[in-house]
Amino acid sequence: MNEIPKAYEPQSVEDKWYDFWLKQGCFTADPKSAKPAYSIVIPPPNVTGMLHMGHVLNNTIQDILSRKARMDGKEVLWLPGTDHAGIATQVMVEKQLKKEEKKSRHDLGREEFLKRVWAWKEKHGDIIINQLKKLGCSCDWTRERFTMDPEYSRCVQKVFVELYKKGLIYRGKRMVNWCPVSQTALSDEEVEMKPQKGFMYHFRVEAVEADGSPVKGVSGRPLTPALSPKGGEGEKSSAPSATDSSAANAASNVSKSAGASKASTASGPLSPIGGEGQGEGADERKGGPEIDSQGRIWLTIATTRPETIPGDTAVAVNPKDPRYAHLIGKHIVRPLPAELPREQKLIPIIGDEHVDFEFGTGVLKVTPAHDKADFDIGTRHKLPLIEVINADGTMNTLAGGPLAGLDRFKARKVAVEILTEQGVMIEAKPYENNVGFSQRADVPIEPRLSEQWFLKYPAVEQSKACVEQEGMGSAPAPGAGASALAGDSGRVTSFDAHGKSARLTATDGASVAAPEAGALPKMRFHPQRWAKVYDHWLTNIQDWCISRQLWWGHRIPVWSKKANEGDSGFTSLQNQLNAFKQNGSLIHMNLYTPHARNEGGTNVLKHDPQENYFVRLDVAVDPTEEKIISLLEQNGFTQDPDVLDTWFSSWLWPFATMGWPEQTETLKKFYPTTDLVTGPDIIFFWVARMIMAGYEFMGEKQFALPDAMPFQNVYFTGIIRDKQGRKMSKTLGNSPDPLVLIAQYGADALRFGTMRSAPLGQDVLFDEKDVELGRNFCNKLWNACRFRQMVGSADGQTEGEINPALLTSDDKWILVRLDLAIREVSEALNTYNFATAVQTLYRFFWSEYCDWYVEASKAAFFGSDDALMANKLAVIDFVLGNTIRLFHPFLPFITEELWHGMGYSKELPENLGGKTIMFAAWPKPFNAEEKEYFGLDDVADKIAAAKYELVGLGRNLRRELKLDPAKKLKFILKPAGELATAEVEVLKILLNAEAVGVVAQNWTPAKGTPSAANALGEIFLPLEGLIDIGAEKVRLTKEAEKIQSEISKVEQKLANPNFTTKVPPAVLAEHEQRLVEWRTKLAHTQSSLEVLG
RNA sequence: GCGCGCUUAGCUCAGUGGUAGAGCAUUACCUUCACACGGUAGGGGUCGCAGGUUCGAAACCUGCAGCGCGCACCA
Repeated sequence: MNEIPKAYEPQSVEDKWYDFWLKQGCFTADPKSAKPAYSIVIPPPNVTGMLHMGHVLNNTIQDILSRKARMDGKEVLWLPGTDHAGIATQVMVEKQLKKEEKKSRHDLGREEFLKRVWAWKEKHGDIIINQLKKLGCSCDWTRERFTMDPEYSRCVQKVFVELYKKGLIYRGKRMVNWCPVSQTALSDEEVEMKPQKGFMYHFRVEAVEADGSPVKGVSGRPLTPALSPKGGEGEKSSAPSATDSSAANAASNVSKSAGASKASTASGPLSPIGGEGQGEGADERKGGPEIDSQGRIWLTIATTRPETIPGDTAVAVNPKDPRYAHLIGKHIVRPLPAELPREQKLIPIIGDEHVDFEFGTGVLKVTPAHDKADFDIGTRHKLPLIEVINADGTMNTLAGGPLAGLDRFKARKVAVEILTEQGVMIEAKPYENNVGFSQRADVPIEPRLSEQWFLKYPAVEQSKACVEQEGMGSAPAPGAGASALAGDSGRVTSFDAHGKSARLTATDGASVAAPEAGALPKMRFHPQRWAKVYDHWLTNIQDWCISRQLWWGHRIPVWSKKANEGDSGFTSLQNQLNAFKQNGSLIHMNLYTPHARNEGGTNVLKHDPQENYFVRLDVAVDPTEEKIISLLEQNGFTQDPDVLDTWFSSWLWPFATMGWPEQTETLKKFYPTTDLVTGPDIIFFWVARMIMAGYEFMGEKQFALPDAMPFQNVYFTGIIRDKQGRKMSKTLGNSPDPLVLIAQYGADALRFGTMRSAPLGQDVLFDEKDVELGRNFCNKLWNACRFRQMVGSADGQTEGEINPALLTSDDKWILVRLDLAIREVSEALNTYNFATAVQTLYRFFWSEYCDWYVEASKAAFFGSDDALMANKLAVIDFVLGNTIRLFHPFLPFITEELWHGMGYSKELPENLGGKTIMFAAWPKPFNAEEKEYFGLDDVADKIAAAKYELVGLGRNLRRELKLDPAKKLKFILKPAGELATAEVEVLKILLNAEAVGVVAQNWTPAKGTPSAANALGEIFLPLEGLIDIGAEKVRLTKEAEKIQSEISKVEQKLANPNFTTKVPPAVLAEHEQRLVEWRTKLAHTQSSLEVLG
């Protein structure tokens, strides 16, 4: 390492070492290795994705864990790959197609379109992979997987057929979350509830008998006034109301009854039905039937979606609601579509407990085809379904003339206009409610009845039980210290291959401590509070809608054919298929008869006119069974057009990437994986489902592995936000491009800065300043090594063994600090406290090693004692050698460069750091023997610490006396005890002094000489005649006051008998000691004051 | 509505009962021979509020407030 540049230049270093690591196969995991295994599977980024700060955080953590594990002597597999991101990828290619060729996917056809998607994937799919490489990720790229790989697809299909065979997958007509933009069903997890500003519309409907005649013998309160239609729009007033004379009459009655209501109020109000005897609240309660001047009864309905009125097939009231109960069984006249004859608009008033009579008017319009809750009501009451909204979100012809063809939101406005024209719209109150949005397309989803595939989740109970909940077991102290104390020599060049990591030991400990160890959880979440969220979701779990109306994805491996009554030709085919089954083919058949189907709690409709067939045979079969498929297709069977939810493939990720269903060497060695690192936002999407898949497909029955769990620890990262706390988003433009940052500051700087600001369990407020700090830090590290090269031999050879006899207090001090740093960093990593680890390293290296030790060492290097100098070099090499290794997981590139540049690799065996720092042993703290050998005791440590404190006091004097900092001054030191010459030399250097004169105890300074003192001694700044005695008096008086107040505080405590009798002895001793120290300081200050006169 | 988290220096955050901390920002000074991507010294806090426990509370308990997140949801 000759000719070292003054500043670290990451660009010239990073690619070089990454290529080296790749060529040397450093990332490749060997399942045959005798080393204990450590494994992580990457959360597969979308193949369409670009690296963002979230990836940086997540993958840096995984890389830190992987690199640390290698240094711990583990055989490490970090398995990378990407997922096919069904909707995102398809949408992206569709957009491109539209832009470049002005075609839709339908113009190309399914096969051709898929070719285009694959072509896109081949061209762009490795962008994010290459970005991860830039970040330094040590993934085993020889095992890179993609969820649409042929082998992976086989796993997905096999899993589908097996679950189908088990009866866990079924096809059903259900209300699903429909995205009108991507035109596919979505799972509940893909729907995001957002508050949305809109209106709560109140409109009035007439209650009638089943034959349409007015309801008799019912009273009501007078009509409240309705909104009047906008004037001057002649064409509108003629449109709906002209076709419905009763509505027109009602409209004309509004103004009359408004007047009438005044009159009736004067003579005594007409109470709502049942209003009496219900207490005051009942009268206050809104709603209740109203009566117009002609004696007709009206009900007011509240809705946010008036455009769905044409789809209403009932109105519901709570049977316990005294205002309305008596009207159950009557009908109402549905106001839309207005053009229908009155008799076709009669829908029943039904009673249903679901209706909350506190809410709205207590009258609920029921739209079974377009609302989940209404669908359930419809099922309970066998209501007909009227679908009025198309798949693309526009209204169909059943919605009525003015609405048909309009977008649902435009239709809402028009519906309001029509109701206003009719004179039945009472009010439109601004209203905010939560609306489900499609996560991908960011548009409101439309509840829609459609036939989809659903999965009843497997292994729910096991998955629930395996995750340790807060408070279930004590969190034992991590085993970092225990296992690490077994170190051998000062220069750590060997490792002991413990079978288990400290983390594992910790969890096992918890299991053993509690009774019935076998049944207890073995998986831990970090931070653990997420376990509760996980548990809550599993407790309220709903079946998973796994089908998507897309082309890009794993096509559902079900072939089916419908047949009419009498056409019973399935029997011989079923026999043929059964023969395949007997021979071991993965196939399962289901004969489905819609009109005779037992509903069994599911909402399958009978007598659906759209299902105009008698019987259907569904055959799920592994798509590699070509014979079976061609047999089916010859018989007129067609494959289901839908594909599977992308998560239905990624939930298999931990084992499908390792060669499942074969019992591969890789699975045996690396499954279950050790750690999973991911964001809490996909705890349901991915983490929970992987755990269930693990139990279902890796459990003992299916697969003879000791444990089915896919991972032992799950670390949840925070979410990266900008410095104002906003989520990173493309639209806000607040998401920096990590590659730009890498180019500008270096990958190590980006990693360091990100990790330093990422506390456990909290969101990360990212600021480019952090990366700058990372760069500065790398530069500091670089220059500290440069200093070592400049003061030492220039041939790149490291110095020899440390001679304990020559160690100064500074040497011992830094060795103790190093020991502490090793312990703290190891412990922090074992408990996933990455920010703490980074901060400890920062403190140790910058504030301790550079600020004090390196500065102090200059005394030796600028001195003339060759032996001392050589020993100091040995200490520096020892400390730097350990420091660089401690930094390696965080800063892989610069540490590798320095490892070789400093020559630390030279004496090591090739596989233990000789070739690369990646396999150098993780530093160990000193054991008792080593501490004794080096003489690392409290005394040496305290001498150095006192020395540095005294330096601080000396510098302080200089500043407070406003002396020219550039001027070299003479100090005088009166040591409290024996003090070696070398120590005085260090003081001289650190004080930037011309000289430090040592004087005897009986020496007295000239009057007014400023001084300071601590345990090491007293230091004077003799400046005859230069001192402003008045100012010095003020300074010392102020200081004395400050000290006095501290003394009072402690004295007060010690005077309290409650304190002295109850407090632990150690605390008492510490307080007494403190008091002595303060009193000594006070005495010194006072004597200085006296000297001033 | 239920659950979770947060509230400490201007900012971002450490701090699990015993002398209130770090980094950044800021102020003053310094290009002295590793580093100005640097050094030295400083200023800056009623630890959200109110009670309680304790000899002692930033920390533990209770309540409240504000902010954020998740789940559920009423038309």
